[in-house]
Amino acid sequence: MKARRANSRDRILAAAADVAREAGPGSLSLDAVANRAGVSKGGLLYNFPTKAKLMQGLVENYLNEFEQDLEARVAETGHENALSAYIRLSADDCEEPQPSASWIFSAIAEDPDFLTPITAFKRQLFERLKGETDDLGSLLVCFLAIEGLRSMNLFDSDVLSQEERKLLVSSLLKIAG
Amino acid sequence: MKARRANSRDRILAAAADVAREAGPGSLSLDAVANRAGVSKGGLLYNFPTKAKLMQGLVENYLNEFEQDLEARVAETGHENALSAYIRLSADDCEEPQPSASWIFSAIAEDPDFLTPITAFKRQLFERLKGETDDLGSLLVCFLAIEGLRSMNLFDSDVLSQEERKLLVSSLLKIAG
DNA sequence: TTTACTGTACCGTCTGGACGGTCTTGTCAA
DNA sequence: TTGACAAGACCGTCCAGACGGTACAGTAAA
Repeated sequence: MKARRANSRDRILAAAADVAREAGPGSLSLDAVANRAGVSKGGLLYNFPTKAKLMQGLVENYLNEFEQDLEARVAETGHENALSAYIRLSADDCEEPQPSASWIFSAIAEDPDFLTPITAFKRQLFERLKGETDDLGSLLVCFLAIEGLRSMNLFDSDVLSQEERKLLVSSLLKIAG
Repeated sequence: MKARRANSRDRILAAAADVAREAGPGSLSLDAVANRAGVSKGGLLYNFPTKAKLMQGLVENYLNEFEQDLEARVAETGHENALSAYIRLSADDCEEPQPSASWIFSAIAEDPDFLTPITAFKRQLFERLKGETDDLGSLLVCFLAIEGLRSMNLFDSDVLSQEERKLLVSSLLKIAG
């Protein structure tokens, strides 16, 4: 049926993220992903000729979604500055129970260079925020604190309680102005 | 009682960190570590019976060194608060050219639970800092920003320039008081 | 003798990837 | 409307190699 074949690609990407989250980043094998996606290994290799291409797909997908989410936030709170939108978006992301991006570790293990586009994206975001403020020090503090929050979420480390996270976010929003 | 040749254990640990940094966290195999340490595979397995034990050794070693460094900082700038010492220590750590801890990714791939002691350590550190201030909001901002700085260093992502890092640190020290 | 290794040989498992085959869909001339 | 046929999407099997780990005999210092 057409329904099954509709978009294997997206299902595979989602399956890969699921496997990495549930079985651990070290268990992200092509077989596991194919099984999870309800696709044969051949079908998986058809969509992503190598494991590296699959990782690349995950990175690109991640960055695209992030950009869309951020743009949506900025649009919906138009009068605010982009930094506040970024803070709120990150806070909401980190409120979700699942880390959702632990496939990044698999990608790094495959090849550390997969981080390059992510780094570039962050630099770009930082430059953009820089253009919106004249207080670089405060921006740096906020930007890095958000980075810290995201990294804790990525590592799934519950160092902070929910109240502490809320206090952090409100403090950051105050600094961001 | 220690080895006839100076401390194989430490050499193995250092070799593992080197391999992870230079060949990538995905290439951290027992053979590679043994070669790098100038030790046979048998010798490696003698010191660390399984790969998991090796990872555990890396984590423990890392945490011990971190604690020692932090204590030294606190002692040497006794009148300051511990948060400032932590900020300065982290700033210096991140000034070094090499990420130095990318073996963490290998450990996560092996088993995500290796993060547990690190998380616990950080929580402990956070609690300690909490006891030294009455402004929890500012502490959270500083603590998380440092976390962000450390994560960027870990990911070897050069999002910030050196001047930006310096400005960040001075801003944090101002907030920390 | 004991401790702390070295060195070699080996095993079972898993992995990414290549391959050839199969089913489905779209196109288009008759 | 039909039949032929090409292209696309996917399946199942197989394999070389790498990996973690074991076993064991040997060795050199304390």
